Amino acid sequence: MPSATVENYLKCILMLSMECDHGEVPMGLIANSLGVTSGTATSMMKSLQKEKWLKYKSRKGVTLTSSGKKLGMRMIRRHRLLETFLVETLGLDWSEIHDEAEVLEHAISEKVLERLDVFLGNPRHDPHGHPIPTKAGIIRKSPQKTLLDCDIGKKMKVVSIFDQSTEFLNFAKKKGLMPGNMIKAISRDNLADTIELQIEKTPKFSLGLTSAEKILVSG
Amino acid sequence: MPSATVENYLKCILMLSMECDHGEVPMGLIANSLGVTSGTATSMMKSLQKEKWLKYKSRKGVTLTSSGKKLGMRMIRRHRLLETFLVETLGLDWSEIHDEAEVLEHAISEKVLERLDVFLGNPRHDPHGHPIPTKAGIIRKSPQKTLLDCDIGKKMKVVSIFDQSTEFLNFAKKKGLMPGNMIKAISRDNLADTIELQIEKTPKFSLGLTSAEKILVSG
DNA sequence: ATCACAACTTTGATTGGTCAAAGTATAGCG
DNA sequence: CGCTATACTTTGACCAATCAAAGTTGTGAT
Repeated sequence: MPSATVENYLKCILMLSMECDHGEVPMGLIANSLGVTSGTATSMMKSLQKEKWLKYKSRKGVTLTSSGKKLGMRMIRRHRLLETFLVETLGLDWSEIHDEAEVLEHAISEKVLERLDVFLGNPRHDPHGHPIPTKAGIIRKSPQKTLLDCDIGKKMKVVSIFDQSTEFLNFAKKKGLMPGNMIKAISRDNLADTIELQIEKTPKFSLGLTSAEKILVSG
Repeated sequence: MPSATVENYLKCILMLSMECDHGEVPMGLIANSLGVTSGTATSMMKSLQKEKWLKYKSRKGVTLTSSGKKLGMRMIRRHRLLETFLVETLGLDWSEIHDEAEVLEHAISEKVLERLDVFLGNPRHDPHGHPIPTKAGIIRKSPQKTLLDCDIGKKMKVVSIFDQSTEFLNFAKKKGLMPGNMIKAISRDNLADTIELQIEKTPKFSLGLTSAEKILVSG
């Protein structure tokens, strides 16, 4: 059975390969997002390759094999189901669940996970609005865009927030940018690189485009 | 923070010191019940002593310090609350929860644990009938004896089963020896070393004294 | 009082995961 | 084309946890 470390590397590589697809995921991104030195990442890649989780091309990067992808997906499923449980059942705060799930995802068995899934009513999205992969490792996605390329003046629903940091999550929460909420884009200022938003009847406010990019919306 | 390994050693030593109190817990028992070689146990004891979890006397054995006891108790609390959750909430089988809890107990945070405790309604006993230590590390105990020294002919309630093996637990379950059930000791045969039991209206059966010793009863 | 054996300790080696620091390849500028 | 800066790899070291095998001690039986 793969160690927690292996599980983490694989989940991380899968997420990187999904969000910024360059075919191969470069070492730098991996080392960086796991907080290890690049040497550590390199040597880890070699052993992950030896165990057939991925294909490693020196100075190019890394691509997951199908078993690598499968395990990565399994980890994302675990993570998101656990986050859902922590919020829905135990009432933990939106911003504190990530770190908890990060540990639990390596400890929970397949059996307990599937029971949890049933107990929670087979949820399709975690509390951040991210889709929960199926048991078979498939992400069911609904057509989504970010606040960057949304229509001005139309009402839409917040689907998810693509940021893990407590700081940003708390900010988003305070502003009402939470999955499920309806929001309206009032105007976009391409010179100032901001977008002006209104949520229900609360005051308008604006968001920089780097932040706007993290907010997924639908409708 | 103590590693999962440290947590395991401490929990194990605490349990050994409770069930067979000789003041000092000998190396052999520890190595044996953790399934490591005696050399490993010895070297671990030295480092646990260095970190003030216990006092180690060469060729004598080991006694926990108060912080050692506290951590040990915390692990038992975690384990038993998790077992309760796995049975009560997720409906896992009586016999499969031990191994699951054994892993999860090292991954769950204090915060999540306390939420779980509330969610479960502050249970006092796990599904095996073992008492769950309080947050402060105190075991509330009710007066109990084993089937070894129970009264013949009197009805009593099964309180807990002191065996972790799936095999024995399944056997006990099949026979109806489960916490909460009422049983009656029909007779004891001191020559054959057996005790004859009847549960509700099912057929009588007998139990060897080594097995009888594992069944705690009350009343 | 001696001696054998069981219980324990020591020693030396291994594995997985990590870092720091030194070495190397390559993309792209001049 | 050659050079430099950046991205990557190599090397050597370390730590926690483990084992096997060799060495030591203490207890109890004779």
